Amino acid sequence: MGSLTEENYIKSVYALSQATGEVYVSELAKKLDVKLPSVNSMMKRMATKKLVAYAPYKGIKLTEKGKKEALAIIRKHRLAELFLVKVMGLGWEEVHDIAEQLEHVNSSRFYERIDELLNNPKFDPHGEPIPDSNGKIHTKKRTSLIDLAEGLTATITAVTEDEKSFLDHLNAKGLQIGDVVIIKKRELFDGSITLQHKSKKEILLTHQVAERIWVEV
Amino acid sequence: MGSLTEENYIKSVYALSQATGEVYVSELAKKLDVKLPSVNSMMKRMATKKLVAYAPYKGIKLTEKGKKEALAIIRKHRLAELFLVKVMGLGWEEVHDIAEQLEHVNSSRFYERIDELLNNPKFDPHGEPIPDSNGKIHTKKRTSLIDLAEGLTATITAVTEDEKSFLDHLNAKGLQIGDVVIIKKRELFDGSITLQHKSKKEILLTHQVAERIWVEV
DNA sequence: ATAATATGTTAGATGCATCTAATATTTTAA
DNA sequence: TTAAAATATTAGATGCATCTAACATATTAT
Repeated sequence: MGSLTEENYIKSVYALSQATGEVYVSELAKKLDVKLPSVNSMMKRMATKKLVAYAPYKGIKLTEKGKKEALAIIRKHRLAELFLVKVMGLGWEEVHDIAEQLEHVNSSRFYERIDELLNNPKFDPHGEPIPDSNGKIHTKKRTSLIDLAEGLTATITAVTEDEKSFLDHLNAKGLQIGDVVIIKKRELFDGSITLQHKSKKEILLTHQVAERIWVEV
Repeated sequence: MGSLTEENYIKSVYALSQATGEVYVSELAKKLDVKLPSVNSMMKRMATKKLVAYAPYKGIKLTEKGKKEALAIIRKHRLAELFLVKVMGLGWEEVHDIAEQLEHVNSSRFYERIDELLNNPKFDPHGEPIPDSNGKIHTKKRTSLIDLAEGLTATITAVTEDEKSFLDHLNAKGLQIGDVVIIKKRELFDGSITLQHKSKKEILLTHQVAERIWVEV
């Protein structure tokens, strides 16, 4: 097991590499709020441990071993967030910092049990997929209604909450899985969204509701 | 906030001082599985931070500040253990190592919520009192039936479980709060205990049941 | 009361993770 | 295409937490 610091480096390299494939020392330094030489010296150490491939003045890439570790940490982070919300009843906005700490807990039993209690969830509440215990991601990120720009057309594929009250709410609005909608207006002020429905009706959804509706464009 | 290492030193000093009041470098070194000079140099550092009072060749004592930190950690440890058992359904024997990690989580919200979910518990499942959020311990350790030697007489004062099935079990055995019992025999093999009841009947309790019954001698 | 034993301290080194200051390389722009 | 700007590396230092080897103080036992 690597140190806490090492785990944070791995996680950041992974996150930054998602966009570009390669990560630069300066990006990492910024993300981790340390100076360039700290990153440089850490990369040397991590390279000898075969966690990253790293050549001077070139970009940083995770090795397979590094990627596996990154995914294990991400799995723990996302399971922890979901657990804090669903089981412990904490607010979505307050769980990130706690999950940042819980992701470093070293106990397969602990996370096995969380996974069980949550019924082997596939996505966290942001639609991000949760890697399985072998570090495999089986599905792509889901897109929520709140991720779409005005004017786009999308099909509703799923919803996060399976609580009756939430489904009742959607029914009352006349929305169902499979419906095709157009994003008419996104309100910057409160994040609410107006949809154009196939039935020609306009439907207003609050941010809170819209973020729980998954779509395909 | 101190480092993880520092927190572990504080906790160990507190635990060792419970018996004797003073702690010796060699005891600490043994408990933490480090060499004497490591303890010595850590004590110097912790003394400058006013966490311990420490004079060369004399014993180590926690300051008020140190005690407060120790109790905060112990509170978190005991709440975590109880949470892992009661809420997450883990076995009592497997939670200690996880709690050793969770006790270092820095989030008052997290522990506030655990405390709520457990209904502000006063004791952990071993009868150890849980300090309150100000680091005050209001009650002494409780004694369980399994802590008593053969021949002792004791009064039953409380039980851990308030599940109906457990209380039914005690009823069926003819035991109630307030009953006076004598420890007749402790079976080393399986930890079961035979009681002499006031009704003259002999009652056999398994270890599992006996450890949940609190007594006063 | 002194020698032997146990316990504790100092000195000096190591690895991790960080920093500042100085230097080198790469990219970009004049 | 060379100078300026941006980015990266090396050198050398610091604090934490640990170690071994050498030395110091207490305790105990003869």
